[in-house]
Amino acid sequence: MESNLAVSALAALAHEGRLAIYRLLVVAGPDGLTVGDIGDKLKMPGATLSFHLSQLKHAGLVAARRDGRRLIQTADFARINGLVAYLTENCCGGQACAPVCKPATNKNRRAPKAKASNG
Amino acid sequence: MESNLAVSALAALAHEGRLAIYRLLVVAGPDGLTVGDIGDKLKMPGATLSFHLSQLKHAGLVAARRDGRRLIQTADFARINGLVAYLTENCCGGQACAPVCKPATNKNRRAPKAKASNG
DNA sequence: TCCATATTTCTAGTATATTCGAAATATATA
DNA sequence: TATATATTTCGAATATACTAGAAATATGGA
Repeated sequence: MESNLAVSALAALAHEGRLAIYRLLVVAGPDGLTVGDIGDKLKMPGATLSFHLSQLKHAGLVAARRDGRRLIQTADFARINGLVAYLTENCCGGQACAPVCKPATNKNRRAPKAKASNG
Repeated sequence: MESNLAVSALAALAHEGRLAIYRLLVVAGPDGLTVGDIGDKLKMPGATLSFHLSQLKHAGLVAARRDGRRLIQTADFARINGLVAYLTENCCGGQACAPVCKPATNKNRRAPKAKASNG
């Protein structure tokens, strides 16, 4: 991932309304949600929602497919994975370190403390 | 993590210069870098760098400790871990899904394709 | 074709972020 | 105290983003 792609993804998520939209789509998974569904859940005016969806699409975080009159929006998980990888790239100079590098496992932590905070 | 904390972390990273600063600190790990080190590496004027560091600190992504005249800046890995968890929370409604949920392992992928892109 | 539903584009008023030189502050050492 | 180094704060010019009503576009069905 290049810097400007990462910046545009981060900027797209750096807004309360868009973050809420994105998180709804993450939970919805591959089935997605229509624009109307999202508007209902978030009580957001159509024009505002459309503007924010276009920002998320432009950043590659959301994709849409048509289903009749409706447009079904889905989160693009590849992009968020790439973003997280970019943010944590070569963490601590490449040494084995705390779970920022390996978020899913409890292996290879440096210290057996309750809260993980070092890198 | 609450929405406004996540938004402030994302907004802090959503700038080319600040993202570059943050990524330098991720690589530097717990040893950190001084403000001067960062300015030299990124060729950024002191006032501009100070402004951006304050944004990153305000968002909880960077911390500083004093070492004589110098201030050593470090990335706060707990915050980025929390942010990633917030972004991917309850992904796909909680079902086992692609590696956005479990980025460190190759287990529990839905399909054995080369590129992971579904959630 | 005509109408209803779903969504986007237009528009303009309002608010917030970025930049960096100059001056101020903090610390160390003689 | 005087001086040098390290970093932050001030200030003002400049640029960009947000909001949402109204109008326009796209699709499906009678």
